[in-house]
Amino acid sequence: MAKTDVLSLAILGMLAEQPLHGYQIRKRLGGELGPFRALSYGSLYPCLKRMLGAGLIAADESEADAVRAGGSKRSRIAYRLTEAGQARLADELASSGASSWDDETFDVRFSLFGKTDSATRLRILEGRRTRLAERLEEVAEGLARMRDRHDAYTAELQRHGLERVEREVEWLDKLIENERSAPRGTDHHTASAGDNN
Amino acid sequence: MAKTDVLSLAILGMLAEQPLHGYQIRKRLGGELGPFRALSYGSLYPCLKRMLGAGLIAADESEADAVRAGGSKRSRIAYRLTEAGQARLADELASSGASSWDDETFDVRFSLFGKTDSATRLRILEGRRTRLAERLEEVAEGLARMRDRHDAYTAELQRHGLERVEREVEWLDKLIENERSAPRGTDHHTASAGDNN
DNA sequence: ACCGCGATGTATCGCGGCGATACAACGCTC
DNA sequence: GAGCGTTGTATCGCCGCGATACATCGCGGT
Repeated sequence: MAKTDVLSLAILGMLAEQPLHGYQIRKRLGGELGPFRALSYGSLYPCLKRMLGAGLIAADESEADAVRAGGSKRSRIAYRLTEAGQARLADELASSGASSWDDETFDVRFSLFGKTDSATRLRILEGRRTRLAERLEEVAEGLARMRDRHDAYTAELQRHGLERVEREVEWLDKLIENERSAPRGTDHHTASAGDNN
Repeated sequence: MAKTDVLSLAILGMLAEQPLHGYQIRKRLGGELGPFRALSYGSLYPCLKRMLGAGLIAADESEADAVRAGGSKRSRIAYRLTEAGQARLADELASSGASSWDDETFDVRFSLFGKTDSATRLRILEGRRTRLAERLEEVAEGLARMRDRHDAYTAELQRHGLERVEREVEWLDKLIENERSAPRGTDHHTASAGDNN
């Protein structure tokens, strides 16, 4: 069973809206997921190649002008989901295993909540919450154990890290609450009015 | 001019206190920097090898029992700083360039503030603050621009990311204030009472 | 007395992400 | 019409990571 990595998932979700060029994929991912999760070409193109090989996406070559004398042709490649790709995306969106709330995965998964049904959303949010709560205890314990045979700055770093995770848990609590009280279904058509860049 | 990567820097700082085995280095780094910045063997040993090659550290082979019949000898390798390593560490600790407040570097750099003089600490904290403030504007701008031709969940993710960065800035402000009002010098001898594990 | 199991300890392999870099053509302004 | 920023595709080397293998030590259980 071929596993879908985070990067592929993000691309899958992105291409579900509309076909895009590699360049556009990169730019959008940089914009939507914030300055976090910037995507380098060194990851993008190999990943697209992998996905092509797996048959998840297809490449529509366009703008292929006649080959000039010894010249090249300004090739632009629009990638779109194949049916296999749509199926894989649907599969992935319906899943709510432990991998859904890993540090690296969660953000991307969350950004696709618009295409995810309410029950799955809730499971993922709760899983993430539990994971962070565990981490919370670990850090708190470690912080208590290091009490004062240690550098003040190191301790402060720990304390701050702890606070960060606490905020994260609060955020999740808010989201969970919200999800419970208003479990609206997957809303399609939320995105992509005619914006091109 | 050989550049010192973050990992090497962390190890340099760690070995400045006392010689350690690879295993111990990993465990400590996992504990001190929190569950963040966990260090895998796949990074550690190659890095140690690089540092050995660069002459920054030396390996003290110990517990080398007589080779039993066809047996191996339970080798344990204690790494310690060479003079070149100490010099490099001092160099690095005195520097306060832009690389000091990068995302990947800052935490490690901060954890070594106990060995850094007050002026340098302040420069780094301010540099970091500026960097985050820039990011703050970028995200805020991006968030405003995506106003409501976009998925609600994606927007929420952005909003939360923004909040996280804001908290980070507040934290830095607090630290800067503190540093300005009480610029105590580098305090040595803060760490390492007889704790062994 | 022995067994097993978890902690200590060193080491490598393949995968994949990243920064840098190269190349090319487009469109805009001065 | 020269320059320059943007769009666009692609690769290379470095290195971090998870998994894995191996070996020994020390402890508690039966």
